Amino acid sequence: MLIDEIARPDDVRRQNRRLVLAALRGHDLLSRTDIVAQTGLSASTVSAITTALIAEGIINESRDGDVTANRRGRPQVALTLNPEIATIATVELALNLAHTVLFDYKGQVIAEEIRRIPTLDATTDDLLRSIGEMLDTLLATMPANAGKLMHISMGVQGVTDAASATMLWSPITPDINVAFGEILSARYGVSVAVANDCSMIAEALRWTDPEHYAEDFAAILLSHGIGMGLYLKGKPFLGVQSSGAEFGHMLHAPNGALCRCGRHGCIEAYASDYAILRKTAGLDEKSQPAQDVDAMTFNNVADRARAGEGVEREAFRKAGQAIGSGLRSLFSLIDPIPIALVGPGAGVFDLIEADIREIVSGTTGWGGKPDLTIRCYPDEHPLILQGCMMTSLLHLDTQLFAPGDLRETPFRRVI
Amino acid sequence: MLIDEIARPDDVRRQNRRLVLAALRGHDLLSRTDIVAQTGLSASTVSAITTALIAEGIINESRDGDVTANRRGRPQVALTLNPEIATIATVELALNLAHTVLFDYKGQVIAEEIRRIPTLDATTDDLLRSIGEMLDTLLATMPANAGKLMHISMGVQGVTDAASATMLWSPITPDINVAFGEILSARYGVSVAVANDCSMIAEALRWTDPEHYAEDFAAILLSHGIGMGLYLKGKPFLGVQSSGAEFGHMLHAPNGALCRCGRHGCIEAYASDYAILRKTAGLDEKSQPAQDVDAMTFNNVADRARAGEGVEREAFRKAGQAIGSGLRSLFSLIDPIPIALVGPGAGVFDLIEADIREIVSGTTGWGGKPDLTIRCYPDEHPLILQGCMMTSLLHLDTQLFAPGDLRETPFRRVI
DNA sequence: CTCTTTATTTCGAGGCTCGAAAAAAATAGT
DNA sequence: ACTATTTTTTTCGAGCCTCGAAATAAAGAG
Repeated sequence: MLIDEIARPDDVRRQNRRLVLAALRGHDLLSRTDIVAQTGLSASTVSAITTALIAEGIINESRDGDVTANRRGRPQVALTLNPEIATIATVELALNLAHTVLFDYKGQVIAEEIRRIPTLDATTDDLLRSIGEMLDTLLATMPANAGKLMHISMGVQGVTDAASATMLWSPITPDINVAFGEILSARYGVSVAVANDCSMIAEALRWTDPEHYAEDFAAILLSHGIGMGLYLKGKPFLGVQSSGAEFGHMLHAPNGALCRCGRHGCIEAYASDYAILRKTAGLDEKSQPAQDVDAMTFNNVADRARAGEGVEREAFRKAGQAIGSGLRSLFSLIDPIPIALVGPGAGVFDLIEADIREIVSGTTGWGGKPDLTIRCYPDEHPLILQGCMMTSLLHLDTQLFAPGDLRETPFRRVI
Repeated sequence: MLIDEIARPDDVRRQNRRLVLAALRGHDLLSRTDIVAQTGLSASTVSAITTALIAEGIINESRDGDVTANRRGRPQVALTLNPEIATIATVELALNLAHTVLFDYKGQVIAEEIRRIPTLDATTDDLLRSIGEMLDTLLATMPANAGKLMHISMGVQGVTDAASATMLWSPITPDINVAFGEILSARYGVSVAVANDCSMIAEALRWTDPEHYAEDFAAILLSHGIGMGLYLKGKPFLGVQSSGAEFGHMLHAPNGALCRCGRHGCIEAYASDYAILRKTAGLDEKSQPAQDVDAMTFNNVADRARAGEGVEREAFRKAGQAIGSGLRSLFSLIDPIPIALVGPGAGVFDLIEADIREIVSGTTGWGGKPDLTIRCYPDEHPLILQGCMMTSLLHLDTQLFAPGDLRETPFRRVI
């Protein structure tokens, strides 16, 4: 109730083990001395923890990495994560696309397959059959020294529930409440996490560019739909039930354009690719949006918008205003934070930037810093992939490779 | 950086002590056996912790409370917080109002003073002089057995920064960046917390009605301005820099009505008392809003609105729409949560409810539960007071009365 | 006045981190 | 070639912590 968790002596070891593994995740080769410096733990403790981790086969001593050659004193011996202790699988499910990859425990790619599948007409069974086939093939061709599969991480476009590892709703396929987690978990005998693709993007940014994405930032995916992954106070921010912050469905214009979610006036109904195309096609903003927009068409529209005034330029202007309006509201709730724009929409940033900035400007009326930092990443797929991989590996670090009874991670529960 | 806190063996004791104190805060009289049941700690541990707490004078055995009379076996002996171990002060600063109260460690009122002061014309020095006088008087008249002052908690209307215990901006007084915390801390030699009034309301609701306000909920204050206190995942949600989620300044209508914050189109510019009066007075929505609205006038307008159609009815309709629009966006970001409407606006809920519900309806397009729970609390002051008190006492429980080195609470840092 | 029941404390086992001391493994210097 | 120096890593004991089992305390029941 009001009383939270009770602490036990071995929680201490669990936490500090996690610290050691996190240090190793960040730096690949690290001596015990380095770990002492990074974590702040005492040398004795680091020694005890690393000894245990080596005994369990989770990390290895590596004589190759001659960290301190030609120095006086006993040389440091480098430690590294043992890539062969486990294998994880990631599955990205996006519009007409399934992408599965096998990684080792160090995060190196073992095997990979990309398949184009018509998701819009696919039933849950169709999707699961494709994913299952891909995973089976990859697992069958794994080299002999690869570790056993220990976790699957899915990033799907749509609304997901981390607790039940379920996809609640998705624009890319007709079925709802698909319990991917439960089904894959039963099939492969491992825990499965299902998360929103944008959450994964945020996760990836935090790991690849911690300089810019540390405590507080948002990754906004401008693509077929509009989603957001949010980090606040150094922790992923998830909704109460779903696992993503639905930036795209914040209200931009009451009773406005029809959104694919069935409601009116969402940001997405102005700023997504289908909204832009609907407008440039001269269709009514309340008309049913297209289910799929191909990149070529979208880019042609963008080029016409760049060429000069016209309905295309206006469409992008509206899109920028919608995004700006959402950011302005978001910034009121949580104060201004750095923004990463990801996906096709990031490729047309030149067409929407001015309107975004104009609406956001003066976000803090009382004189807080009004500067708006936006960086663009036109290709979302590598980020989603990397986010799935990182969360999956972090999950292993925390749960599977922690001694004693397992608790839940803050990020995603496991079936 | 990516590595968080390192755990030490005595962190365990600190956490479990906090658990025991939290149990006692919730129930006043509790035997050691009760504490065992509530916390899940072992009897031995509870014994060790309570023995220490008694030795330090933080809790007392109380023979009066005959919990288990006429039962077989050794009788339980009730434990209770020692009211005389500490005194805390709360200060509520609102429009033309300063309210200071002294509480003992059990949360009972020791002394109290309410003073009406013209805050709109008051300089920082004026405000501090008034608060200082009030506190000095109260402290001077304290009974002999009262504990020493150990913490001050301020709840102010406006934007605050918990980290620096500063009021960044407030509608009730002209000065900005007022370091209340620093100044009061120097004067009274105790730590001082400065928080937004709405955060305090949320805190109070969670303690007084945990049934309805547990993990996730929002308290929205509809008064002179519009603010929000938010609880997510059982933790107070604060912005990145400020200490309150500025619901009132989310964007409702781009380029819309003039808000007191200087921007246009904020929710507050439609739903606050000054917005409603501006509209019923027939003034342009871009005209400068009134600085103060007295309750009488506001109630008269409400009564005219209830009497039938007219500009008054329309003004409340607009207010409801603005609030509804904000909730719709909020619910997109964090999923629907229970709402507490607090302050004068809660007294006119009948006039705004329909419009709020209409706009919010269908918040989750994919079939999530659409029900909107709203409860009303027309008088905000007792809640603000109680919130300040609870956070202050919890602060003592966690920081001052925890053994070993002190860390920061998640909620508010201390000077 | 003894038995039963319930609450609380005591005691020992098994964790954990840490500082100090010891051991290990290299270079520097003669 | 051999010792001194330097740096890394391990070992050991002190001092925490929680917990289960056993002991003790304090009542009512018979």
